[in-house]
Amino acid sequence: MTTWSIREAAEKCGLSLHMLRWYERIGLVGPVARGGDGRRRFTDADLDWLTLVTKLRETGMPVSDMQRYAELVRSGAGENERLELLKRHREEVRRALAAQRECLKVLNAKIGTYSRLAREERSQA
Amino acid sequence: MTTWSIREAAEKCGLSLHMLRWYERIGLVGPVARGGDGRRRFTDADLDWLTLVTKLRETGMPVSDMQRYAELVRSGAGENERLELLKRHREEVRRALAAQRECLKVLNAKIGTYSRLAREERSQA
DNA sequence: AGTTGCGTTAGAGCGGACTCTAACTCATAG
DNA sequence: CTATGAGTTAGAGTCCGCTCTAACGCAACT
Repeated sequence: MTTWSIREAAEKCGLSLHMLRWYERIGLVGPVARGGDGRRRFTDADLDWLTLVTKLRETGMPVSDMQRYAELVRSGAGENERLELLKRHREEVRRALAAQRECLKVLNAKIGTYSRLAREERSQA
Repeated sequence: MTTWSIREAAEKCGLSLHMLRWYERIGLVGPVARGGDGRRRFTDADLDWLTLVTKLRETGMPVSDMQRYAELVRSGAGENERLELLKRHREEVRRALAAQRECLKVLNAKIGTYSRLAREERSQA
C-alpha cells in the first residue's frame, strides 16, 4: 500500500504543511500513521478524507462542526447526527449559492454601467 | 425627504446597530447625516448603499476592499480602480459558486448513502 | 427631580481560523 | 564528523470581523 509524506500530501490536497499538522492536532483528520522514523505516512483514505474536509471548509462549514463529524466517523457511530450535520451544511450551501447568484447579478449590472461610462468617455475624447 | 433612525435603518438592511455604527466609523458607509439632536438620519441613498455593501460582504469581499471602494465612490473618481475591484470580486464569486456547486454534489451523494443506510436498517428491524 | 430609553463616542475584548516559532530529532551529503 | 534539510511537538502570535462596554447626552414620562 502506497503512502505519502506530509509534503506529498500537502501537494496533493492543496493544504499547507502547517495546516495538515494542525488539522491532525485538532482531530479533523487522522490520527495519521507514522513511519519507523516517527514521520507521518498519509494513506489514500487520509487524502480522500482531506479532500472532503477541504470542500466542506471552502464552503464555510465551521471547524467545530467538522471536528464533530470527524469524531463520529472515527467512532463508527452516530449516523443520524452525521446526517443532520450534512443536511444542515447543505442548507447553508444552498443559501450561500443563492446569495452569490444574487450578488453576481448586481455585479454584472454595475460592471456594465462602469464599462459603458468608460467607453463613452473614450469616444468623447 | 424621508430619513430613518439607526434603529429603522438596522431593521431595513438587516444589520445590527453596532454594525451600522462600526461601518460608519471605518468609512464603509456615510458619513451619515445627523439630526439637530446629534443622532443619525439615514437617507434612502444610505440604505441602498448599505444593501450593496451587505451583498458584497455576504459573498466574502474583504472589508478592506470595500473600504477602498467606498472611498473611491465618495471621492467621485477612480472609476478604473472601482471597475477593477468589482471585476476581481466577480471572479471570486464565480470561483466560490463553482466550489459550492461541487460541494453540493458531494453532499447530495453522501446524504443519499446515509439515508439509504438508515432506511435499510429500519426495514431490517 | 428622577428614572427610563434611545442615542452618542472611543476603545477594549472576543472567537475563529489559521500561521509562525522554538527547540528538538533524524538521516543523508560533503 | 559536522552541517544541511526535512520532519517532529507544543505553544504563542496574528489577522479579521465583529461585538460589547463604559461613560456620557438628551428628551419624555411619572
